[in-house]
Amino acid sequence: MSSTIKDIAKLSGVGISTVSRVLNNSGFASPETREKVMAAVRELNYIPNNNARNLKKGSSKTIELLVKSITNPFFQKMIHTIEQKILLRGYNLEIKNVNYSGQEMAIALREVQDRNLCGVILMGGSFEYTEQDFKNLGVPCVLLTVSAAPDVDKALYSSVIIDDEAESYKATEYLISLGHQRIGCICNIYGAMKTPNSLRFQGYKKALAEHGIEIDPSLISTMNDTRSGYEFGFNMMKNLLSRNKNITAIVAMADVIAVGAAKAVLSEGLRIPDDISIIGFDGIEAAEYYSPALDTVSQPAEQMAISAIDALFAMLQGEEGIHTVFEATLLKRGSCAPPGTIAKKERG
Amino acid sequence: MSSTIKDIAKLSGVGISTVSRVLNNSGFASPETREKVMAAVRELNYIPNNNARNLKKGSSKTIELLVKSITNPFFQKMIHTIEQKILLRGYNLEIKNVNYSGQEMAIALREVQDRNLCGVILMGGSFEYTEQDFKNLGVPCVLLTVSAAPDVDKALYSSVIIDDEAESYKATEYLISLGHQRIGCICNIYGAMKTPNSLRFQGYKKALAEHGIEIDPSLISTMNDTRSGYEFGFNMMKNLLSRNKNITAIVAMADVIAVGAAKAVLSEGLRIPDDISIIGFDGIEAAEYYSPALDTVSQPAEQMAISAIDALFAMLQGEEGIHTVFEATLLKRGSCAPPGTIAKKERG
DNA sequence: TTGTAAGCGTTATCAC
DNA sequence: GTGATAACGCTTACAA
Repeated sequence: MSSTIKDIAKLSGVGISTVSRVLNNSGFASPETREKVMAAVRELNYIPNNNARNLKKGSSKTIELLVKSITNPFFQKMIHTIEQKILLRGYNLEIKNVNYSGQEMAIALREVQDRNLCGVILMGGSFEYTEQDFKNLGVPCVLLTVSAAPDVDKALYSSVIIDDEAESYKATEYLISLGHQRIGCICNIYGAMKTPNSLRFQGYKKALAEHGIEIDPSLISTMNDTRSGYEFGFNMMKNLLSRNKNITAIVAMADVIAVGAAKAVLSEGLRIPDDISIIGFDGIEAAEYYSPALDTVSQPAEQMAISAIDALFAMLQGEEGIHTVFEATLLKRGSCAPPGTIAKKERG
Repeated sequence: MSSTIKDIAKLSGVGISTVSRVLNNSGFASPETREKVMAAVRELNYIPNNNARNLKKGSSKTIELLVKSITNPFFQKMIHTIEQKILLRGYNLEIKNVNYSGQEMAIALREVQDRNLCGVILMGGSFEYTEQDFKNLGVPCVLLTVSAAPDVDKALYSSVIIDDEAESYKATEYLISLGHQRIGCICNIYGAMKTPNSLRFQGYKKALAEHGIEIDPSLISTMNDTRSGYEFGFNMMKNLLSRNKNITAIVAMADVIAVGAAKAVLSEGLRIPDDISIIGFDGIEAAEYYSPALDTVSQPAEQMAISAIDALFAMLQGEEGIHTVFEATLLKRGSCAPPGTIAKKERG
């Protein structure tokens, strides 16, 4: 079907290895030979076979991005930047989706060995990767939005995260500072697994505790599920509202949850922020363009993506893992206000 | 690094080809041999090298999904189904993003030759693929949400689409039936390129013309750009509103545009549908959970994805291309109403 | 039923 | 400067 290096060697009247040298700019070749070869390449529309190349070289110039649920709009914001930066460096990017229930490390390992990947980026997942995971992998690995278990040697991997617990603490504290006491929380956590959301949940509880507000389980809507989404937020909020008539604010552990929750609030005839304040997490467009625009703890997606790529290429050049913790930004767009005040002002 | 077929042959004390046969379930092998081999495989944690396998076989069991802009939320709805169905059949899915400005067919061709793909799915793009494109490709190709140029032999490719022009006609007609006359349109079209959006634009114009409504260029906001999105919708709508005080309805050629436009409308202090009716296209969650929920022409994403996979595997078995046109559903959620009526009722 | 050996398209190590 | 030639890890006749 497609032409091989032999075909173009024959056509250009040179040896097979000369062609290879020209194509890879390795070794020497006279300008004339070079031109003859390139002419043949153009004529036959030759495309090198990467399977053969990778097999021979034992490593490809391909990086794979494993996304733990590609439907997460926040991840999308980073995909574009990641792709751009990788292509810019002459590498190739493949994207692989991993279901919420998928074993990302097992898949990563298989893919690396399968295809001689030269590096891997894991986006999403948990904070539970082990030292053995990275050793098995054998190629540079960058964790994006998550990190490894605390006892893992930091040299073995890179990570780019925000301090989920601290940021969530800040968000909750913001609501407290506005005067809220009955602050609800919608969060999806999976058993005892340490995930960004479970950390955010810790931050929420910590903020309440340190401000002397008792934690009311009836204000907390967690679900033993790693799945997030609009529908999840909507259902959880409906549930919360039916159980608590006096809830005044909600912290949603993701913007998609916040949007779903906002819809639930509005569909009950309540107003945002007049009756209920809402703050989300991540910083996705759907929350920005929502009406009202939703407050959020915005992660610096582009910078995080760039850091991840920088870390990956540093490791590719033999350096040790780099670990970056970014600061998120509390975006106040008007979906949070002191409890009751506006409502009373307008109504009364 | 990782173990090879030789290692496991040695360890299990059998020949190299026996191992291969066991692994591929081809040819015969005695149960004892089989067990010995499998034991060695487990012990060494052997993973076959796909580069070598593909190189040898000349074809992989990998299907690549090329997504023309993976940030489009509508495409996401289909990715999950596509992935599931492909894995179910024992094939592997790779996802590759193509920028708005990228040459998807050129990329597809390179990837196919590069990696011995056994099939390709193109999601998004234009209606301008040529017969030569499919011949060059040499493997089954399914177009999803787009199709090829009209003169291309239908046997060479499969396609799964909706009738964009007719559906857009219906949406526009719906607004007309509600009594609207000043119906605006937000659409991104790229030169003379035939895309889903340009077809929808045709449907809009046709509906107006056939109902005796003159087309007012000042109500149309097109942009010579293939990029879509929330921001695009927002800016175009702002622009439209500043130019037209008497516009009563808008048809947006995508839900992301509709959401952005809705935000623009609301941010001007206007109400939906009281002052402006809005209808979008596609059927994404962000429009469903918007407040108010936005009417839309909903594409049957899951069915379309399933059809695409079915078509692909039919072609893989030597059948000719299959072409399916789905019907979209006009979802009335309340963002469209007769012009002025509600507003007047409430205000007066 | 099993092993030997050729070759898939490349790259890399040599002599020339 | 250039061209044979031996791998890379695997599959698959073909031989045993």
